[in-house]
Amino acid sequence: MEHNHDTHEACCEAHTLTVEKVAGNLPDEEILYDVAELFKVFGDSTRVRIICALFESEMCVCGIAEVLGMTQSAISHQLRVLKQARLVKYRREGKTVFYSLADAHIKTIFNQAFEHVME
Amino acid sequence: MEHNHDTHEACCEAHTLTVEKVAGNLPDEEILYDVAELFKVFGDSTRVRIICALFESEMCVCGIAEVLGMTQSAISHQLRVLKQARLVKYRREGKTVFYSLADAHIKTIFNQAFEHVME
DNA sequence: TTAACATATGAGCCATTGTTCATATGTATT
DNA sequence: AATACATATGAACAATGGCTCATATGTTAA
Repeated sequence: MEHNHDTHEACCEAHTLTVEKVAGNLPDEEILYDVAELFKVFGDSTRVRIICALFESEMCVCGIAEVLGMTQSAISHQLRVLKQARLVKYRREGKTVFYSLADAHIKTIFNQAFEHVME
Repeated sequence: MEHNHDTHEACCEAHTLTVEKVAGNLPDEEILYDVAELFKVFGDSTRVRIICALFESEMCVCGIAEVLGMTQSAISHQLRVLKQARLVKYRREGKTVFYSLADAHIKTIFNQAFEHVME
């Protein structure tokens, strides 16, 4: 019987069955990548604060900026990221643009995250 | 009546009530930061793949490396990150170290993330 | 149309981060 | 003790990402 792994031999020899089973059951590469991308969007405290603000109420850009104590530009850049991830939606009312959350999963994900953090 | 915000005036004047209400209801700064840190850990496709592999079964470092087709060093570095976030635990068995998931919330969070990605 | 305001966006800067490479630590075997 | 193996870790490098600054776009009112 032959094994031709560059790196390690003995240990992997012993666990070949597990490795093959696990490798076979992994979700598609593309989906795993998208999931990581989604978490990457959540992985910034400014965006987390924006999302939590939007849990309370829809808000205009300058309103969010004021709540977070940041510039309009910084908020707008981050809203762009959230928009591209289809996590927020917006509606225009005159000069003002109101943003709100676009996905029900977000609440569940954040609730679990809060629970983990406060274990 | 006075308002002294550097940036914007008219819009915020109109939405002062909303802004104050939302600002008052935001979770503690520290918790929001920790939540972002948690998502930051999830926000890398290597770590996502490691976590998904561990959903299937506990595994040794070289086993994970083989499943993902990456070096032992890269995996070890990432397991360190997961360990520091208290997301994985490990047990030693001779020369081998087996890693497994340490938190029940992870599964829920990932399930929701998968649902969002595949909407 | 011109002015004022709300928002969006591009360029640039600095900080963070994932990987590689080399090496150290820890464990078992001889 | 010496060797072999599994894992951990530090330094360095390249790439990514968030913020600022300047400016563009879009909308309303005069």
